[in-house]
Formats: sequence, structure tokens, C-alpha cells
Amino acid sequence: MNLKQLSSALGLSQTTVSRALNGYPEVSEATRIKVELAAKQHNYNPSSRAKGLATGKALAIGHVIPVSTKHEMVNPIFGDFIAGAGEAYSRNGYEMVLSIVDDQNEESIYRGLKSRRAVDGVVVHGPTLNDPRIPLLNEIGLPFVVHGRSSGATSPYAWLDVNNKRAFHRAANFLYDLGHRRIGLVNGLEGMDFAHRRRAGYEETLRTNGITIDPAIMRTGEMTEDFGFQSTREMLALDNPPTALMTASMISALGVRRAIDDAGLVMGRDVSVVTHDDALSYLRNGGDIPIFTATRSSVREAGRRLAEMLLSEISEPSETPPNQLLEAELMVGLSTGPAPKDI
Amino acid sequence: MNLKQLSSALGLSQTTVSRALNGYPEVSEATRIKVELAAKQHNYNPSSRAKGLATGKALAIGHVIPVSTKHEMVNPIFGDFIAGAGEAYSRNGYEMVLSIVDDQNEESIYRGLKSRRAVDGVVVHGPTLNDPRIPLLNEIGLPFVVHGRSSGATSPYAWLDVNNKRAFHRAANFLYDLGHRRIGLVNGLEGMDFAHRRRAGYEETLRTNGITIDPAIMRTGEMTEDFGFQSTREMLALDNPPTALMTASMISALGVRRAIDDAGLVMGRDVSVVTHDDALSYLRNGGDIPIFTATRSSVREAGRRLAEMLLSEISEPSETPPNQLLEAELMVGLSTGPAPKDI
DNA sequence: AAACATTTTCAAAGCGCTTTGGTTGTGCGG
DNA sequence: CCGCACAACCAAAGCGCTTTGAAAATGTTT
Repeated sequence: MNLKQLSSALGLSQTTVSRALNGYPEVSEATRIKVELAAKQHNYNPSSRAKGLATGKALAIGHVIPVSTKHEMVNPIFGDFIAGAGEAYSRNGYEMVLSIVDDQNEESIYRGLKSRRAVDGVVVHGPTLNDPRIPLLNEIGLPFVVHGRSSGATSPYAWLDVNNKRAFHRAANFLYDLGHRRIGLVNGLEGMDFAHRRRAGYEETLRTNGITIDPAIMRTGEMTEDFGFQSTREMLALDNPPTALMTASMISALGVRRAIDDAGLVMGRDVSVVTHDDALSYLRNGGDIPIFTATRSSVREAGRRLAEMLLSEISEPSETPPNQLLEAELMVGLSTGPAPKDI
Repeated sequence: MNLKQLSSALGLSQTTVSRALNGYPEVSEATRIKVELAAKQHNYNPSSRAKGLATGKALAIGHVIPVSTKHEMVNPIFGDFIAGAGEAYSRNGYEMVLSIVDDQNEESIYRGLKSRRAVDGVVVHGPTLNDPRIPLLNEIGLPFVVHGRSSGATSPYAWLDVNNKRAFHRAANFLYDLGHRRIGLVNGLEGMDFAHRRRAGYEETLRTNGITIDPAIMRTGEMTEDFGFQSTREMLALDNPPTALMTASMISALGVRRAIDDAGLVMGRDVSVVTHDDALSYLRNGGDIPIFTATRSSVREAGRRLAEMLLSEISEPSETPPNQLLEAELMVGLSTGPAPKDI
């Protein structure tokens, strides 16, 4: 069933039917009701292609998902983020189109999306320091919002981020207050902006408290369980092992925990752990009492908000790009305790 | 830049330019080269909306992702599956469109996709027993392939699945051969077809070997870390606790491990664990030596193959729906060992 | 009841492509 | 040098919608 058929079935013009369906005022209430009924009855929906052609809008948002070529790694937060964003899209009649692309040739993907007019805007995932996608998208004129920020960006851009620096600042302070003086860091990939900021929060706190930064207890890598495990195992084997560890995700935290167990130590007693927790649906941080003390911020909520930002930017672009900084909450769980006394 | 502009810039008709770009034979090699060059130079790409309208194909595949309303749960395998499928799509010039939908009203989403002609086909995720989506999609005539199967389906349908039954049969046998007679099951949600088949493989093996099925050591639930933890803790507290556990995913296996550690036991010595491993990119099962003994099957590879099945079904529908059954490989890791001797 | 304002409806153009059904141009056999 | 086959190109219709500009129907005012 298409517009033509529907309107001839109703004995009305396409114009009227179209207007009735799209809520224009120049249609009498009586016919509007008639039209809407008939549309429902015949299960009519306007073809999104035709509608897009006629209106010049794609009614779609692109998500370009870079997959690390080296590790074939898909960001685990991705599913939950998408779920949040998807809600916002469907509420607003938008579609979400995904492009999986190895991180080599992202540029051509963005250019393609633009020139094929496939989407009205895109969200940028996993920004790095000086992310090249920001100038690129500005150049080609495709509306976008970044999930995260990009230190070093020269032009303004829209973003939504967690206050990673403050989160790790607070976490480090929390450990300090518990008496820890030897605090290790199991960070995400250096080069990713969030990792950069978390390290900044960590280092600044240590420095403020007169603790020397020791690269021997700082690791950076892709946030897998195994990475958490290996890093921790190595650090615990040092002459002067850390009494506390900060880690960048629940997944690597699980590896951290495994290494602690393997070493015959007890998490929360011998070694304290604070992790960042993205509130992934399949990795709830325990029930009432969190397993891990964590800086928590729902990535799903972030997806929802970011999508709304982008949609509103598209419908009415603002003068200066908007941004939102979410604060993570520090949730105290079972993985932290006072620093063990030296005997 | 659109077709009209490009062709007038070239001094050719739209027809010729279109044909040159789409590889039709009635264009001289000389002009074809000229056209292709100009297209590249001006960064021309046909509008996907217009193309879709003209050809009647959407050049897009839909993925409808059900999100459990109860638990706000997004399937963790989703990211990797999508990554695999995405490769196949972009290789074939297709787009992937995602719909996030709470599992209540999936039906209207499928009907919408069809009537809006937004996609040429869909993939069905997470099939249940007697999944209603199969008759629905057959009724509305939207091509589809199911990732998994649906026991009880009355009409034929295209699918790609892992041989879950055999995988769990082999795993159970492996444990039996190690001397285990008390084998617990931490399964996925009953109602999901894969969980059903895994249980079937498990139960059949036990029965064959003369072991009574004991519901006290069988759990079913959403495959979170916490679920693995809670289930295991409860089972280990029984008078007659299991000496081995089979679990349905790496994530719940991590919870299982945590419970074992918490109980002061050693995995692989006191309690053996076999898990199913979807080869998720962020949850590699250790390095050279797997942490967990596992039945392994790459969900990313599944995505790739399934997408190709669907595309070929769309371009040339076969008489009887195709299917593929992938075998999981059993990888022996550190989590299994001989059953502990009763003292 | 005429004159005008306001609602309500409509025909047709246009969005950017593909494709049908030509027309023009070239090479070849007779 | 004519006629024909074939290669190379083109004009125009059509895909299913929105939207402009105009017409018809209705209501209001004198």
C-alpha cells in the first residue's frame, strides 16, 4: 500500500492524505481521523526512501564503529551505548545506521555517508587525542557529537563526556585516605582521550599528596580481562608491589581480581581495587553491595543523552556546539580497605 | 554534487553516466573511464535514498535488537556479532540498520520495517522456543535468517546456529571421563532456544552414563557475572555440592570462578569448570593456554556467515531455506581436572 | 444575497536516481 | 554507395513521497 493507493481508496488527493498524516493544520479534523484510521487499517507507512528524497533529510543517524585492526577488538561498552541511543532515535522517528570499519580508513566512510546523503548526522566513538575525525567532519559539514572529548582539538565541537579526570581524582584520593601510598594504574590504551584524562586525574592526585609517580606500576592497554590479569600479575611480582590498583573498566577489573586471587592475596584486604564502572547490563557490579569500589557512570544513559543532543543539533543548530559533562559517582564496595600495615 | 550536475559537467546524459558508473555494457570504455574519473574527482556518490526509490531495493539489512524490559539487558555477544555481519554488508554495498526495541512490541517494528520498505531483510536475534517472529516474518514476507534455531517452529526457515547440543554433550562427556559424577549446570535463560539445546546435551549425556538429573544443581538465568556467582555459591553450599560445573558463557564463568575462589576452593582442582566461549574480542580466554576449558565458537564468524547467507537469499531466493550448523571446538584449559577423591 | 475571508481540498512539480524505448553514428557486406 | 547491424548515446517516464500555488467549498459580514 502506498500513498496513491491509500488516497484513491479514500477518495482524497495525495496532498490531503499526506498532510493529514503529518499533522498539518489545513486538514479538517473529520478527514484527519478518517485518514488516520484508514492508514492504520491498511497498515500504511510512508516509504522512508521516498520520504527522505522528498524532504532532503535522511531521518537516520550514523554510528561509525571503529574496530581495531590489530586486535579485532570491539568496544564492550558499545552494546549498551547503542541501546541508550536507539531509544532516543526511535522516539523521534529516526533510524540508526551502523558502519563497522577498521580504524584505518574511517575517513572514506564519513565522506561516503555524507555524499550518499545516507545520514543526517553521526556520533563519533572512542575519540583519541587530537582526533582527526573532528576537523574532518567539520570540513565536510556533517553534524556530529563526540562521545568523549579530544584533547588538543583546535576547533569547537559538540561532545558528551564523563568527568574522567575528576572521577580518577576522587578514586585516588579515596585510596589515599585509606592509607594507600603505593597505588597502581591499569589504564586503557594511551592515545584514547579518556585514558589520558584518567591518568591526569590519577597523577595529579598523587603529586598533590607528595607521592612520586612510578611508571613501574602504571600500565596501558586494551581493556580486556587478560590485560588486567597480566598487568596485575607483573605488578604484584615487583619488589615493591602496589597496595592498591585503579583500573579503567569492570572487565579489566575482573582480570585484576583474578591475578590477586592467583597470588594468594585477598582483594580488599591485601590489595585494594577501584575500577571505573560503565554500568554495563551484563556486568552489574554486584547486588546491594558492589563487588568493586567504583566510579560509576551509566554508558547507556550517556547514549540516550548524546543522541538527544545530536537530534536537537540537527533540527536547530546552535551557535556554539553544546556539550555535557557527566559526573561519575563513587560507590564504595568490598574491594577496598585500609592499606595493610607493614610488619 | 548529484547525477545531473555530474553529467552536465561531463557533457553527457544522466543515462550514460549512470550506466557507466553501474557497469552496464552499452557504454564505451573511453567514456566509462572519463566518467569514473570525474566521479572520483568530484567525490560523487549516488544518493542512497534516490537509488533505493528507483530500484525498489533498500540496500539495507535490519537488525532488531530486543532488550529485555525486565533487566534492561543487552546481549553481550551483540557487538562482536554485528562486527562480523557488518564486514559482509559493507563488502556488498549494504547498510546495516539497527532497531533497539523492548521485547514487548517487536512485532510492530518488523511490520514497520516492511511497510516503510526500510530494509531488504532482517536477522533475528536470540530465538526462543516456538519463536513467534518466525511465522510473523513469513506472513509479512520479509526475508530473514535466524541466528540460532527455534525448537517447535512449524514452518521451515533459514538459520545459522552452533551445535549447542553436541557442544554440551562433549563437554559433559569430557567431565565424566575425568571422573566427575556430580556435574552442575549454570545455563542461560530457559526459553531461549540455545539454553534448551544445551540442557538437552547435558541431560542426555548424564542419562547415558547413568547419572540422575538433579535440579538442585541446575540453574537458569540471564548470563551475567553475578548470576554465575550467585548460582555457584548456592550450589557449593549444598550438602552434596557439584565437583564440576558447566556454564553458558565466559561472563557467567567469571562469576562462577569468583564464587569458587570465595569459597576457598581452587578451580580446576576442587571444582572443574567448562564454559561455552563465544570468542568475544574483549574476553579472550587467556593466551596460549585457555583459562577455562571451553566449547568455543566465534560469534563474529557467525555474524559474517549469517550476513552472507541473508544477502544471497535476497539476491536469489532458494527453494528451501538454507541453514548452517557450526561445530564448537573443545579447548582444554586450566579450569578442569580429575574429580577430587572422596576421603 | 452579494462580497469577501477563511477552510479545505487538489493538481502538478520536484527530490535524484534507474530504466525503457528510442535516436544517432559507425563499420561492413553487397 | 546503399542498406543493415551494432555500438554509443539520449530524452523522458517512473519510483513514492512532500510541498507549492491554485481552486473549490464553506462561513461571515454587510
